[in-house]
Amino acid sequence: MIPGRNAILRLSRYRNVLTRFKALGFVKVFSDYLADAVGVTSSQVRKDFSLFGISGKKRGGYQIDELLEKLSGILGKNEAQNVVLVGAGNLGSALLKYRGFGKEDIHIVAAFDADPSKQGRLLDIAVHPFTQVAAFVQEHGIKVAILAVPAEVAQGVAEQLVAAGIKGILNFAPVTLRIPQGVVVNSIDVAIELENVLYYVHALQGKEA
Amino acid sequence: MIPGRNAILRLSRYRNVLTRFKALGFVKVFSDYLADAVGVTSSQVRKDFSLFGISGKKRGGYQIDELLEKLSGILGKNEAQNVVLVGAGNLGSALLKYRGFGKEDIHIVAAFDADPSKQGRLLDIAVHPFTQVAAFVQEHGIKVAILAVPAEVAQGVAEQLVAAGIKGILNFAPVTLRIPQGVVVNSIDVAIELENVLYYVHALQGKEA
DNA sequence: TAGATTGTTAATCGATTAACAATC
DNA sequence: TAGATTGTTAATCGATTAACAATC
Repeated sequence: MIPGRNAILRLSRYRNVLTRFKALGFVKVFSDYLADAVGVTSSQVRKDFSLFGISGKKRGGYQIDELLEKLSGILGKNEAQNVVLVGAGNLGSALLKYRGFGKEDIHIVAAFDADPSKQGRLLDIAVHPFTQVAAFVQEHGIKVAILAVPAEVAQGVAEQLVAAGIKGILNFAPVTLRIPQGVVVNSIDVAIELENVLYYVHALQGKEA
Repeated sequence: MIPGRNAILRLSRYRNVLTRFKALGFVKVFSDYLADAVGVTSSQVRKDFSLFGISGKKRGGYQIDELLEKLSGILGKNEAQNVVLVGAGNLGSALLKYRGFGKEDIHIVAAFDADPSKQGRLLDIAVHPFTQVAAFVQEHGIKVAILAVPAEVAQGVAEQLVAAGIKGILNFAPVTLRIPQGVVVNSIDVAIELENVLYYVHALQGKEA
């Protein structure tokens, strides 16, 4: 009964949507309404909730406040979560400037880059020499890193991070990282996602036009 | 027998890995070896290939050149593919500078932003006022857009793009776009992916430590 | 009460994996 | 030939959906 990755991703989406509902002044939701906002079925919503022991009222739906609290408990958003960024190139520095993380109580506390010209300070966050990453990670007990380095060095850098104690990596390099069991890797490959959109556009085009 | 999204994503990964193999001087691969490099099973590789009518030699594996050609044919990489970028903020401008697309023969031919301070020229690419996007898309027959605007305006902008003739969107805004059938949307939500890594790191931590 | 919505079970669906006959 | 690898079928697995009894 271990919930799959997609189930967890949906919980995050529910949470996002619910904060927006709350801001709009809503107090309760029905599975049906929430499902609509996230683009899934109401069965799916109820199933997901029941999987995590979240329950509502048979006739009255779910209290948004209560729901948010439970979801945040599950997703671990009640304590601040610190991560480091490795690679402060184009993508890396864009991620440093991205304000969407703070909303989730996730903070990039430091960045690292091998290139001296990238080092210094970007916004509020220091960009250190890459050689210091292991020491920093150990000293601050950081468990998660965002990896935004060139593809050719990604595997090597990832191995160093794991050796330093990193347990989770959000990887933007377009390679499959070979990483020991027990370390979590999520990869985002922008080029492949775009390629995928193009594929389906062409495929549908051919079919319907 | 319509192959799913994940199957197509895997084709792209095979293709990426194969170009690297080729650069290394390899001429043929076995399903086993390719599987390893991409992190799937060899059954999966053979299944994917057979699904798209790609075949090898019973004892001699697959010719890399032939394979690459077939994959490129399927993924539509034999003609240049032009896309526009909407939203030239942090993430948007990082994407403009990203060189990973060119490798796949995908080109961002123009960018658009409502903020005059973002307009002008970034690298080789012009950043136009957002109001011009519809005309541009129509004139150049652009079918795919990368959407990197703030969450609050994403839905509205997406609707305008669809009205202008866009058939595919790679969406970076952290919202579920409600879009008419026949338009392809892939969403990349960086915060949710990071949240997901944190979730599993905490979950495994609790279990094993 | 009648009506609506949850929570859960069972059915369906699709995707992945295993296995093995064909064959190079 | 013997051995190895493909291509495909069947088995498995997991995730999604449908349906409906419980109940507010």
